Amino acid sequence: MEYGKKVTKPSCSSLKHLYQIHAHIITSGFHKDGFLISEILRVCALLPFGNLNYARLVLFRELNPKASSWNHVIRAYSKSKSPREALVVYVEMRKSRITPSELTFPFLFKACASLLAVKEGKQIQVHALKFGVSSNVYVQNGLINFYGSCREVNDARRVFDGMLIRTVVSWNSIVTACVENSMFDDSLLLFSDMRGFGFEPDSTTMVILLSACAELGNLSLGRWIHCQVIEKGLLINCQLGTALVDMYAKCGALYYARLVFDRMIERNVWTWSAMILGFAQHGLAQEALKVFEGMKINNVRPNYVTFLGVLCACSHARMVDEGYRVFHDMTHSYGIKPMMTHYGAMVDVLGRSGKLEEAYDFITRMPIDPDPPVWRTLLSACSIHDVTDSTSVGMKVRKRLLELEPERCGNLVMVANMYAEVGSWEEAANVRKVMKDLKLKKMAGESCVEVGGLIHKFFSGDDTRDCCEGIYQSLADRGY
DNA sequence: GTAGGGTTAG
Repeated sequence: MEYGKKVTKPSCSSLKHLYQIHAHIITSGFHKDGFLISEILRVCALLPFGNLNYARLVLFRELNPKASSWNHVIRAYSKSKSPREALVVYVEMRKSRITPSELTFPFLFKACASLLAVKEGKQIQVHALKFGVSSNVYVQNGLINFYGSCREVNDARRVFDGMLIRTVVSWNSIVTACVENSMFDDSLLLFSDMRGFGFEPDSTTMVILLSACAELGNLSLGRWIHCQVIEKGLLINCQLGTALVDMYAKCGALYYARLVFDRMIERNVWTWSAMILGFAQHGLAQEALKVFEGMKINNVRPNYVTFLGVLCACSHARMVDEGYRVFHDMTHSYGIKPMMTHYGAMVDVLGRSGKLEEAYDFITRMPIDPDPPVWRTLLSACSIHDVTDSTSVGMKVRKRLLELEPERCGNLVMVANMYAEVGSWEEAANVRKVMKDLKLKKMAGESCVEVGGLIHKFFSGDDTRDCCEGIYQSLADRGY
């Protein structure tokens, strides 16, 4: 069972009771009571032990279901694994000439957000207008979330700016839209506007902003938000605690991540995973593995993210056998089907340990087609361990990558380097010329780090900054 | 005489 979350296990008897009650309603002639049917549908569609298919069947067999009956089923589909069904049910609802209510639209927008269905969402926005609920605050919040998820921040902003009544949720939604679309400055401006308008940020606001700090590596801001949390006396619940652990870990402040982690009363699978990944990504493999053990002792079931962290720890610690064992356990003991990223992580485990042939074999035996990042993981291992000659793993990988993405600039650079390494200067120059003719230019990789309130941006290959010498010296002192 | 809605986690 997930830590800190009350989970009602699917129980046959509960569902059986529900069927019995439904049968009773029918036999005693109460099935014409729209409210009763709507309640049956609510329980059946939305509660953990329910049966959405059954709810849908009941709904479609009803002669004249109330709008609330439709809403319950649409809502359940909008958060299910098949959100498209929410739209299908809505179409049926319209065919039955039932007028949607202000409660129908937030669920439809949620479905469109998960589907990234911009066109459909916009059509539904027109419906909301037609049915006179477009100024409802829930409908508008739903619209902001929909546009934000579909990367249409300007539209999200337009909805937000046009709102006459806003709630904290409206502010949180627009801040989320900015953060998710990497508009961090705007998100901070909105945060300050929010308080200017007299809205108290809640723990969700803080979670959103902390995720922005984590992404930016902005430790000062993250700390300041932590102070705000304490100052406001906000309860550090599971989500907020996890966001703090994640922020500190991503900003490299593992000590503070651990401190927050240890003080949390409730931890769920995300909390443990954030801590494991934090240690793993910063090379503290043993710490990461210890936390993983702790997680198991506390009976928290690992999920796919947890295993990414554990595999990452194994690759940093060059623990090949442990890596294989973890990969095997993930599927066979925990029933988690490996995703592309897990295969990539396993390739990294093998590659970093210099087992290039084995990694190559592993990729060729994958049950799904390896994507370019998986090949690139092996390539980066090759750049450390491989000796380039015409039969090397590195050479095979490069050829494969070029077949997969012939127009990717990075691959062309790579091929040019490959020719250069084996001394085929003419061919190397040819590839460079092709790139020049096609006006292809490789974007430099960039990263940023915050020190003393200032954000420093670094571009790959740019050694011209004043501080470079000091950084290289500091790395050399640490044996890199 | 009848209830339900949103945001967050690699």
